Amino acid sequence: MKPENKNFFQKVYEVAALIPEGRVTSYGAIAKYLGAARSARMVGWAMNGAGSMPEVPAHRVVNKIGLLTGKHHFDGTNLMQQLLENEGIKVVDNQIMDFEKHFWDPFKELG
DNA sequence: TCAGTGACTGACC
DNA sequence: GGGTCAGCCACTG
Repeated sequence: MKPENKNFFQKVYEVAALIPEGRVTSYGAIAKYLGAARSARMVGWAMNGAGSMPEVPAHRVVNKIGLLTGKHHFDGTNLMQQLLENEGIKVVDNQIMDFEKHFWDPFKELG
């Protein structure tokens, strides 16, 4: 990715970086928080570039039902799941258990 | 330049 | 209640 990440991507990284340990959020939640609720795909694309950013925990961003749809973009086949489990989040069959309980809402947490 | 694709989501049938 | 469709926009061939 290019270093000159524009506003949108930059904000996606900024929000994602604020996700506390042991918590997760969805692409749509971030997109909506940025005022681009219908551009959730862009958030996903941004995560693609976030792979090179250690401050951006892309593994804490999943789809709205808590499914690890982006796990294939991580090095290991189960790396994403392992990272989440390492933070106390239980993952079964690529899906986060008690997703609502671990859900981190940008609106609620950031205003 | 055009068309296809994708780490999504909400609406519709 | 599940399958399908359209919209979103950046990137690639």
